[in-house]
Parts: sequence; structure tokens; C-alpha cells
Amino acid sequence: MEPPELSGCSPPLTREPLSAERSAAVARVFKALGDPVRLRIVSIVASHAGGEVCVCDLTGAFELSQPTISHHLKVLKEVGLLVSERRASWVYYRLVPETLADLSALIDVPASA
Amino acid sequence: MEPPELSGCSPPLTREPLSAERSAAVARVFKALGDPVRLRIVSIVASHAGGEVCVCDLTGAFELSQPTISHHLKVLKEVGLLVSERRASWVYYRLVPETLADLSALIDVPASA
DNA sequence: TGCCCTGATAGACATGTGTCAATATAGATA
DNA sequence: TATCTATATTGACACATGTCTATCAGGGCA
Repeated sequence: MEPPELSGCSPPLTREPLSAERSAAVARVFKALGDPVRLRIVSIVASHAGGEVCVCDLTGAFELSQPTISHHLKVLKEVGLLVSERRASWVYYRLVPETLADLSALIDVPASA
Repeated sequence: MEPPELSGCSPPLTREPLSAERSAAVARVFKALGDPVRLRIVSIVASHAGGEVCVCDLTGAFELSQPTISHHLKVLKEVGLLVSERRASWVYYRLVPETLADLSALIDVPASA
């Protein structure tokens, strides 16, 4: 399935209600972040020096099977939070900062709300 | 269940990986936002003039049964995104801006990442 | 070619989740 | 008290999801 089109530059949800369509698109991304393992994967990838992480680094970071990690990576890729690239035998995942930034802006709350 | 303790003022996840515990706490909130109906409810409450919305306003905004809306409101309350107050026969829901702001800060991405 | 190694996919299974109809509860009002 | 309105709770059910084992596919290398 295609990554949802979040298309930044829209008012934060504290300004006006989301349409049903946009809610559905955005909710897909939040849903992907709504699993502890996936959220942690994102944080590992996002904070990693060099900006990318090999799958082999991730499988070692959790007490979960390799297919399970692979499944979570697929989910994160499908919603546009990560992208992957194969180099030789290894696959590297990188953050798509725009996706996270769009979400952040969407739920941002004016200082003294 | 108690609202997860997000305790703001922690580095964004682009700075350092989340611990398993914090991932679990934060993921609960993202999970609550990961449903289109709930996300839309939050946006309606958050953007509503006066800062609060009566349940009766929400049941009219969706083609869903009243118990279903009530269920979603409960989920949003349990993770600390909304609070409710009863006045006479009506129950009013308000946003907890800190919870949303904490999330926003957590996933914020430095400008030219 | 054949063998490893890394990662993805398929299928199974238990648990979680969104929805509804039915019912219960809280408060107002007659 | 009886009754009406507004929400919440319960229980059921179909479907989604996280996990595993087993297997497949891509790419190096002998």
C-alpha cells in the first residue's frame, strides 16, 4: 500500500477539525507509531549517527525473531516513516524526516493554549 | 488504566533511542491516535471554540452508534489526551494540551535534518 | 556451480480491537 | 416516585495484529 499523503503545510489539528479522509491518512502513521517495538525502531534509526541502520543492528536490539523485526520495518516503510536501501548483503533503513515533521506540526499546540 | 507518564522535557527521539519503558508509554498514546475516528474526535475537541465539546455534539458528527463514540472517548481519556467533566445531564470533554505537546516535541525533527 | 549469510515472505495461531444491540446509570423534571 | 434524556457499560462477534516457525530470494564468494 502506498504511503499516505500527509502533504505538510496544513493547519494543526488545534486549529480546525480534520476531514475524514485526512484523519484516515494521518491515523495510519500514528498507528504505525503505536507499537512499542516500532516506535523504538524509529528512535534507533532516527538517532543513529550516519542516519542509517543495518537490519542486523536492529535484530540484535530486541528479543524478537528476525521475521518479526522485518515485519515491523515493512509497516514503517509502508506509511512512509522509513526507506530502505540494499547494499551488498545488507539492507539499511533511513528515517524520512518529513513524515515525522509533518506529524509533529500537525499535533503542535500553541504555547499558552 | 493510568495515563502514561510522558513527562515532557526529554530529548526528541531523533537525539537518542527511547528506552523500552518509555517506548511502551508513548506508544500507548500514539496507538490511541492511530484510529481515524479518535484522531478526528481529538481534532474536533482541540479546535472547538471554548475548548470543550459535549458528547452529544460528537455523536452527531459520525455515523457511528453512541456506545462506539463513548468507547473512543474512554480510550482517549485513558491515555491522557482528553479529560471530561459532567455538568447537569451533559458530559463535556476537553483536550489536555500538554499530552499532545509532549508528543509533538518528542517527534520533532530539527529543521535541516 | 554450490554454499553461506542476510533479509523477506508465507502461513498459523492467540490475542487485541472496533463495532453494535441491549442494558445500566446519573441527573433533571414532573 | 415515575419518567425522560444523556452517557456509560456489558457482552458478542467479525476482523486486525503481533508473534512465531518454516521457507524463500538476493548477493557474495569459494
